[in-house]
Amino acid sequence: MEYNFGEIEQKWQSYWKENGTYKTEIDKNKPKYYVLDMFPYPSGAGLHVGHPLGYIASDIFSRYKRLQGFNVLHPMGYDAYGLPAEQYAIQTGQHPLITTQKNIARYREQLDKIGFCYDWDREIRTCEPDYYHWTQWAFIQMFNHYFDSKLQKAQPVLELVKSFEKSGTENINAVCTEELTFTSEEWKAKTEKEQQEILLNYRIAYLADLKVNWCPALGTVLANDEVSEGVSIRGGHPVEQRVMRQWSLRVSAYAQRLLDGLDTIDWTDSLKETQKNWIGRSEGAEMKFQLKGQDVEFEIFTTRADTIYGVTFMVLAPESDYVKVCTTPEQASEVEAYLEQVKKRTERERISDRRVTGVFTGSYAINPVSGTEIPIWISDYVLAGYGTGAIMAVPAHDSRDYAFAKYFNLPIIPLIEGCDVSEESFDAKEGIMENSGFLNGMTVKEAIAAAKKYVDEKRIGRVKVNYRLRDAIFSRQRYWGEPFPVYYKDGMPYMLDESKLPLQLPEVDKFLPTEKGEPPLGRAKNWETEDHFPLELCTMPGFAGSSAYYLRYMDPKNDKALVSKEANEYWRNVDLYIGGTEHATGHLIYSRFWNKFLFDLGLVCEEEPFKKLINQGMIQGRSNFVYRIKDSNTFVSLNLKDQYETTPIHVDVNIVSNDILDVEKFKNWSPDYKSAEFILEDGKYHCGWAVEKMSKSMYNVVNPDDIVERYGADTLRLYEMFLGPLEQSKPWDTNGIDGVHRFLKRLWSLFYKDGSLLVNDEIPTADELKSLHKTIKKITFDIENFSYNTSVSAFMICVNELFGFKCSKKSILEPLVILLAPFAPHIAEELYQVLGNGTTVCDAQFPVCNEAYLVESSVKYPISFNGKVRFMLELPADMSKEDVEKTAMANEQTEKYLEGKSPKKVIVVPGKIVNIVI
RNA sequence: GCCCGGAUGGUGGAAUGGUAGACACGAAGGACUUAAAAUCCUUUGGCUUCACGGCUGUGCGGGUUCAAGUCCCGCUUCGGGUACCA
Repeated sequence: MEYNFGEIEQKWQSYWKENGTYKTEIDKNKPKYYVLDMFPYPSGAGLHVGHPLGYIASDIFSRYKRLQGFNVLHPMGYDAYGLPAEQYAIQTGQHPLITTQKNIARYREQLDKIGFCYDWDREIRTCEPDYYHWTQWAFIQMFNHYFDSKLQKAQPVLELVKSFEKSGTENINAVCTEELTFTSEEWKAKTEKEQQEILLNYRIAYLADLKVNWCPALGTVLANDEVSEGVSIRGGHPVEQRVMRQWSLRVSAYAQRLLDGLDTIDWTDSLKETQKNWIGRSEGAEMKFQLKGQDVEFEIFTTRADTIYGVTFMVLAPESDYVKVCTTPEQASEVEAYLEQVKKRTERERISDRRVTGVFTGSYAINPVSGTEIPIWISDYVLAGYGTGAIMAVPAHDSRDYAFAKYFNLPIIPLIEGCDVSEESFDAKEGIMENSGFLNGMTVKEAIAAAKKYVDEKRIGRVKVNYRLRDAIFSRQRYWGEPFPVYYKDGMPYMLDESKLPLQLPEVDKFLPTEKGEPPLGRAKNWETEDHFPLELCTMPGFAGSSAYYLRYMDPKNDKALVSKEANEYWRNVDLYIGGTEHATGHLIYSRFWNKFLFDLGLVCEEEPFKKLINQGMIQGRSNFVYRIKDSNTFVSLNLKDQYETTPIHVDVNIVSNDILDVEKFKNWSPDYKSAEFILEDGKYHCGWAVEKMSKSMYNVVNPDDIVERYGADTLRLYEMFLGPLEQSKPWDTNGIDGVHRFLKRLWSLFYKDGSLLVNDEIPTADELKSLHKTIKKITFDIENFSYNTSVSAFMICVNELFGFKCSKKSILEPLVILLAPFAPHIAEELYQVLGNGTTVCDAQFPVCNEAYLVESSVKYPISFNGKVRFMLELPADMSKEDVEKTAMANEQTEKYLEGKSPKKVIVVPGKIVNIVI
């Protein structure tokens, strides 16, 4: 019997489906293990060979855990809302739901062919009402809670209202957008509308006027992590700053907890570092500066309070509220012009063009420590959104201030002994202070502490911690997203009653904004409550649906709650999460925030959603080139191309094999090449190659379906793992795949030869047992360490050895097949059955290494001289150190290498090596 | 600029401080075959030698060590993240 992978794979995929092999239920008699893949956005292009990499890795781990007796939850679903389907809808009129369903069907078909052990009964799609019901529900909870900075957790807004009624803003610790002060009487005197407006200032989901990233091409706002270098990550469209009334989530309130939580989870250091930087905690001081001649104070934030004596000017962000106060009539027109100029610049221009710009307001401030007068400037290098939107400039010790001072000819006062600030600022926090009054003689470190203490004691400011992390803008002016469970009464937002959920996405005639410029939902008929209050027109962003999906998999059909207490307490959180690095500052921050919020409400039992996280590397493309001789239709082979003037042209990698072009296929590839001529080397056309991104335009996309068709899913799975370390990026090159395919065929040949079954019940030899148990040990270690490339090698070594032994013994082959089952489940099932088992290999027990079989009776010692290995000496494994040394020294070859000299030292590492130092 | 990763044969890669290049691809040679495919066997870092062998070799320059691809210091270079965050 031949290894007919096509037949075998179909057989077992049907078996798994019919027998519900991967159906998972709560089983309190077994320990749980939750393995999760980052669910995909189903794009129209389908899967290429890079996508399943992480899925295969997690599938191997899931199957391994199951074989070890764990009850494994391994679900899959779709991040179904997204811009591409909507852009397509705008162009073609096709409803995004249709596109999405079609793409999902295609994805599913492709995924099924690879033989994953997903429990598809738990599938979720973020665009389905049963699912987004709970996205809307969570939003309502966020609206109804505020963050208490003292308790460091979410609390009901009702409690806050009680507190306002009792004692106004006194004694409250609510994190807010803007500090407010009022008494209980003042609160009670306010209208309903005024009270609601005030409460928005505290809610975790709140509506506020914000400076947002507006993307005109997409017609929507974007979150910070959806913008990079001034353009949208999806589509690369320019983004500009705009003030708009938008829903936001007070993620920033959780900054400290998001930071602290990183210490409790098993993620890579680089990913933790990225999140730390994104959260951007900085300790400093907020200080008050008096405006000269007016009874106005304003606050700045600095981490270098020690440099207060070197402040030679102040800078306000163009958007700062202080701009109006500070601008004198004489400067008014100049300031006006500057603000206009700043407004016109897009974010991209601002980032790419680092020219120093700014304008003097005409006013001066008083240094609260030294009492000197300093000019107040406006410049867009100060950001409105960070700190207080105003800074004290210390040009001697801050490079940005330095550039500004040089440009506008402002004074620069050095504060550290011996520092040279004639060419550049001295930013390092080291040295001894000078020109700094009471701080003179201190080290910078001491001075920072002393200055903070001084600021605190003299009440000219306070010690303050700032975070770079901003609140997440949650409104999108788009159609294809979750509708907000929000209606408006008297211009104020109110939540729908939970019984009205899910609020379903309505139909619209076109997926474009209305004539009035409202979002597409403005086109929906009867988009209002039963009492005719208008509903919110924006929809939620992409990250809404992905922020709690891992919880829903635990209990996907529950119509009473996001997840039942029972399911949550059993499955708890994700033990292993595998996905790409691109989600480091988006999804992985938002879902941690979302989970912490639900944790505060007592709805989930674990504070961190993802215990261990692994980032699989990117699979890059490997492109092939042909070389066309200029102004001709003749193509010259790689090594002859330098004799001509040529243009390299991308050629479809699927018509190239081992860099040799299939000339006939090439001619049929495009009508232009029908009459192409070739200059060959030894009868072949050799192509050039390069590692590039895998993309259609490079003609280097490899489709997993094609690989499965040609080699089978097991070969694909093994080869993806064999390519290299999981976390490393590496190019896909189909050429090497024959190696793993041969391995499977060779494994098969241990079972069958010329159609007859070879398997027997003979007693295994010591060598065979050693080969098997060595492999068990290696595979177990490698799986635990996600070193799957070396596992595949270990399997190859084992099968090569058994092949050498002509071993077809059941007692060796059966454990081997179980060992291989996580990697190549189809062939493992088939061979497991061939061995006489009536159940699925998934329910077998993972073999355990017996060290007794690995004990060696002798060791081959490399004998080295000055570190250079000269010959080998086989000695008994239990020989003492002294005897090894004696034997080595007595060897006749040793004499030769000693060259008559006597050794200075002899190092013997038992079981390893002998080194003789001459 | 700052913060992370990398750099090993023609290629993908392996190596708890202890024989560098496991395992594979490719290539070369051979067996089987009318032939091809498939399969099997041998060789394969470079230089050198008829051969035994010798020299050299993990991006570059130093260092620690009996012993360094691996640890330390200083560079070069490629990739990723982030960027006026005061």
